[in-house]
Amino acid sequence: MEDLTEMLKGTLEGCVLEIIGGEETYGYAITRRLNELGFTDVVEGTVYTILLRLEKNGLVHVAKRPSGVGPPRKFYALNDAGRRELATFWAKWAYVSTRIDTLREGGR
Amino acid sequence: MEDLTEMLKGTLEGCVLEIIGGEETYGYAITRRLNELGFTDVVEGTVYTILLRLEKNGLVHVAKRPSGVGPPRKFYALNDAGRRELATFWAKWAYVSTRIDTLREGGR
DNA sequence: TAGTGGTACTCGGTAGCACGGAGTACCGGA
DNA sequence: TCCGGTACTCCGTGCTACCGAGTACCACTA
Repeated sequence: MEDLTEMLKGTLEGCVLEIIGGEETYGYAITRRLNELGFTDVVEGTVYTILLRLEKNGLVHVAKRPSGVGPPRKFYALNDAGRRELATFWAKWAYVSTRIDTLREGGR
Repeated sequence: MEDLTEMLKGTLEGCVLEIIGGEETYGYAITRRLNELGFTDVVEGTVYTILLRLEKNGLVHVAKRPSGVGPPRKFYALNDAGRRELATFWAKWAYVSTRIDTLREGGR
């Protein structure tokens, strides 16, 4: 599936929040996870910009730890604000996706 | 539901395509339809920019007709390219929405 | 020991999209 | 004659994903 970038606007950040919410993890691993999930074209640069934004907006807790197989990793975990943001993301997603499915089925 | 604008990026255009695909219609009516559907904050300016883009990209056929209750209306209908675009939109939507639902359910 | 490849993060710039606001214009009714 | 509803246009803004180049750590190997 090619060129999903416009459709991912506004949802990719939520996906990253969800992944971080599941377990404390770092940028490179998040990128791999998204690629496995089917978002094959998401590259590291994109994920890092999202992570820096989350950090700037105070939604995550950050801890730098040595890796053993490369440069140190920055591990991200959700804080309370991040969990709230994740909840509103899923609420918005449910709202939007149900309306769009309604539209596809010709409903009103 | 407030501030869905980021999540609508890339999908709102598809919604407009779907509405036009259902029946020949015009900008003001499309806005009302979207508002009824639940996208209450979508305003006319947004819909008109999408319609001009569709026209510029050669996805629609346009016909101006007098209204009787106001200025003349520009009626939009999908052409073959528009129908193809609509089909790829739904394919992308199915792809993205299923992956995101998978993510929410903690799947891999 | 120099080189390669995988891991890991940073930064500056770009393009696309939804949105806001101001402006224009047509029409009917108070 | 003004007001409100209908209907479209245009210009600028902010947010987002993306791209590319750069830096740097580590293990393995020729």
